[in-house]
Amino acid sequence: MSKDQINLPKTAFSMKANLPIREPEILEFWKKINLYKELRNSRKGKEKFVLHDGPPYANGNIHMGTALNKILKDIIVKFHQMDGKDSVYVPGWDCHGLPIEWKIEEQYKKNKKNKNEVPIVEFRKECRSFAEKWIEVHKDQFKRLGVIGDWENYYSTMSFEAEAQIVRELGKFLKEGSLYRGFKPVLWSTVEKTALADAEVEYQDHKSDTIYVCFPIKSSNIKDIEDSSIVIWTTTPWTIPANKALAYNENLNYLLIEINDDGEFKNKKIIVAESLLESVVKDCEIKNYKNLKKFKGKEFKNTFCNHPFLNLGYDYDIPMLEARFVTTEQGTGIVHCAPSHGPDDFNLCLNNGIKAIETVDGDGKYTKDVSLFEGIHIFKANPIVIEKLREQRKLLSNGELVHSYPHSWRSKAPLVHRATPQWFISMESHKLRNKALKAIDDTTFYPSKGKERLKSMIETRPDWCVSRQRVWGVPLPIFVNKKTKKVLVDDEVFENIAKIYEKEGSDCWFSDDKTKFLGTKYKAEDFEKQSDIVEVWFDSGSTHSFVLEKRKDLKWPASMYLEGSDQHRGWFHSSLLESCGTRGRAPFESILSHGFVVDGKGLKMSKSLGNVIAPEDILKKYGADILRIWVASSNYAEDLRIDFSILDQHSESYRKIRNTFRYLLGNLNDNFEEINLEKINIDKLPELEQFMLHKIYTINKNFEKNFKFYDFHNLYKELLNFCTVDLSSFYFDIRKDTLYCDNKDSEKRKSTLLLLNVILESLLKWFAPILSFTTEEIYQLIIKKKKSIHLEKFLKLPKIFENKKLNNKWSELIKIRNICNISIEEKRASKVIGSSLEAALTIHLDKKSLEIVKGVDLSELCITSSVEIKNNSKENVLVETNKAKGEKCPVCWKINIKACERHKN
RNA sequence: GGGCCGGUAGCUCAGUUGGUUAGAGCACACCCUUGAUAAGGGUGGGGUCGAAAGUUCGAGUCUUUCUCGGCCCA
Repeated sequence: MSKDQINLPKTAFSMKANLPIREPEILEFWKKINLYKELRNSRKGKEKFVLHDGPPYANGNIHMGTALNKILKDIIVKFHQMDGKDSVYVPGWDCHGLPIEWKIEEQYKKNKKNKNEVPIVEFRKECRSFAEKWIEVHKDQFKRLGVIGDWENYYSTMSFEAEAQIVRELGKFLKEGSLYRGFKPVLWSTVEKTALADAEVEYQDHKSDTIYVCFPIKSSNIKDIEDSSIVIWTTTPWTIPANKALAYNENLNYLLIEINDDGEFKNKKIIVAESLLESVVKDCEIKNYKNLKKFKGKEFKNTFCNHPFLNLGYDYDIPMLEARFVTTEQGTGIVHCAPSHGPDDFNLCLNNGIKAIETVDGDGKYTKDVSLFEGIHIFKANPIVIEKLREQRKLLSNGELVHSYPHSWRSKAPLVHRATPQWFISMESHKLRNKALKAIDDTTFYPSKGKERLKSMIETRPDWCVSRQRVWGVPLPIFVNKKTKKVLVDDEVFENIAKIYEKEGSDCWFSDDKTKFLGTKYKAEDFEKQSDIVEVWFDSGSTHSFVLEKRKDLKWPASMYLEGSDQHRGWFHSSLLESCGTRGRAPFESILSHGFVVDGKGLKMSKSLGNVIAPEDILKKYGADILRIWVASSNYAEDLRIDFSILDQHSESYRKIRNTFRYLLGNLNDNFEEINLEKINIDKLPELEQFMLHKIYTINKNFEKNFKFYDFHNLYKELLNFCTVDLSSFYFDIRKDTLYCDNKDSEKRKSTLLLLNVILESLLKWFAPILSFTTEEIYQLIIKKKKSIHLEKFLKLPKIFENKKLNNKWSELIKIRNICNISIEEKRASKVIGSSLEAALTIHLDKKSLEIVKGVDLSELCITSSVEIKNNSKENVLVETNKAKGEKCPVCWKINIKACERHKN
């Protein structure tokens, strides 16, 4: 009988979310209504927010890092959209480059096909279709995460427009003169026959041959050392034939010693750094020796040595050069320099007029410029070098050393430094470094520490090597005059090439005649066409030019670039340099960088540790909204931990949020009514409702502040706390009585419903950018028009909601309520009462508290059957709990001596 | 090996210019409720703030060293 008299909640919104099933249905809905197009239409002409997508590499399934990145981007894009802006998101892919080339080569190897027999154009077509395949896979995986963007009109670095624009961009550097041809040692893989990008290098332990070598002194200002030898130590014996100099540090002390051991080196005089003498003596097993002289490094000035292979035809002077990079960590304190095989060596020699030459070819074999060794592979040369040194009595000692050494990330083969002709963009010639540093200052970084990180890299980086000796990429649009060796710089030619690429792509560079590109202005036979391609960082560094600038729906510069913190050296870096070089400023207004996904213990995910979690696993088990909560609640400024126990906790929070919505919907019977907030007659509302409006206002203010600083983990936390603390355990608990047991025409009940409507709308909109699927599910339930929650705008809450005085009062009341709860709990523990409605409270209050409590129904606040207030000046609040006496009203379950006032019948 | 960043309850996070007994939510334990019910409410336990030393009347907060982890570089 009593059930008919009360208004129990009723809703179609199920308690169980079933996200893995329901989310794909919502994706279908978004597709059906063409949500992305609707989003654009809804904000036509509004201020644009453009988050320019850093292109992931179109290769392999997405991992947690990619998922984090895309979700974070999507959350931000949605926030700005709901903030009223035209928040455009165009996803893109990075397509050229070694990893894809390598995949195709692997396939060739499997099928016993020889790459060299396949025409380049055909090979490139296979690379292209490989990338196309993965773009489609990625697309579906990203969409499944709830990421909304222009998936139909994505950009890619291999599109014809992109390839054309990359040519134009390079043309700008060529024209300016900052792109130059250099001859430099670069890290080279003799297996892949290519120079490697920084990102393609990994360090692994490697066993090297070590040698102590004597360089006889030819002439010196220090007369005492003229009949002695400089000793060097190296882990790359094969570079000895390329030696051109020796380096010392002028601040070190050096010793001249005489070996007294019997044997071939008896009475030989050698020179090493003082602080390294002990280790040299030990390594070379020198038992007896005599110190002859000690002197400062700076005295080495103008000393020349002979090459250890002097008698084998290496008849040239080896100067001793001062260098800061010489340290006493290892070796002898004097460093052997082969300008073709080390960046330090190269720079030092260059500054002293010694040029690098091509000593080793692409396969790793010595060239004709290295006598005695021509045609020998450098990885087979060590024993020969060692043998010849021994023959020449220049080998003091040799051994082996396991140390960290650069390897190719693909083939795992050890790399070498090899001087090759390369194309560089100068950091200095046109003040690129200065421009970039200035641009960093003009950029906002989230978190702010990113600024210093990028800055310190730009400050110290060398010139940018933009050429690669590969085929899957944009060909360098460079012609060199055969006679003058000058680079052809002509806008007409660049534009001609670009136009051709726009029509048919860049494959033709490798197949078609030079005339096609040069036009009629030049004689094709006068020029040599370069066969290098542009390194991929230049591709992706140019996306701003062929995406942001070219598309009418976007803007340049972008509002934001958002990537993992490793991209300070990657995309942030290359985009900054490219744009500063061509346009004088950064292509972004702000940079947001996030940390890396690590496991629950903070360790990085790796197959060997077995702690890898794939996004797919999470989607199957929890759903995208749980993953999105994980993103929103984690502090992206640091590394982000994830494991199944962490996700379990977030899905508990999700249930709390879901049930908060369910309570709202249930009591509204799924009949949401949009309230005109400006027209609420606040004074007519009960104080509790006024207090809740104040709460909503405050939460919203913090929400706006947190959004402004992209501080999502605090934003989410406050929303979650609002659901649990303010709503579930406070407001909802108290108002159940009114909602269930009041008459439908009761003013108090109507006020409560008004609040429920306001709360529902607020929560829906606050959560929409994060819980994209769940908020849509609710929105579809309560809004009959077939529109999406994501087309909505955030609420503007009227200032009159704010009531600090009332807030102070109710904060005090909540304190009293908490004290009452402790008292009630005591009686519950001793089994005097069960539910709080069985309690009758007597609350003793001092004068100040009495004032606060005036006019407030404390039994309603504490959800008890009665409260008696007594004046007690000793303690400010003292609560006594007794079992309530009387009859339990069958409707509202309150216990009263008299009949229930509300439910007399 | 070098540079940068970080380590606060089991988990996710707060913690203002150094100032009482370091907070919140979740999780956990116990209890209540059975009209939000594979829900809801109440109470409670839990931290030498990565370690050590130093500066200070006073350090989670400042300094140094160490340690663990991450990114970048060699």
